[in-house]
Amino acid sequence: MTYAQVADRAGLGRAARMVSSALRKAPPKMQLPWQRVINSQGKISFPKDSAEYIRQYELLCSEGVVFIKGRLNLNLYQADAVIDEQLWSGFFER
DNA sequence: GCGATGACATACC
DNA sequence: AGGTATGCCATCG
Repeated sequence: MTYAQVADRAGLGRAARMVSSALRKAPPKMQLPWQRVINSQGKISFPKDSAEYIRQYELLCSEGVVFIKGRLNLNLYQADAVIDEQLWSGFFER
């Protein structure tokens, strides 16, 4: 999900930034699937050169998420995505 | 109290 | 497509 979607689902309205803020201070004990939250552009919200970026990228890849030029297909992977032939065909084209 | 700062989003150009 | 501008709002110093 995107930060905005999580914020909305959590009843935070448009406070997408609060989601990232929360993830940052969340105790590791919570075992949150933080890597599954990305920005609305379908890109990882960390500087491309940061260690955190690599970390999240690796985690998602290990979960079967495919990145095309540093970006993933939101329509394909969002929590409520409906996987149909239309989406997949579009995915394979690019 | 107040301005600066984000793991953001959207609108324009 | 990619860069800039603006809105956003809890945290921080």
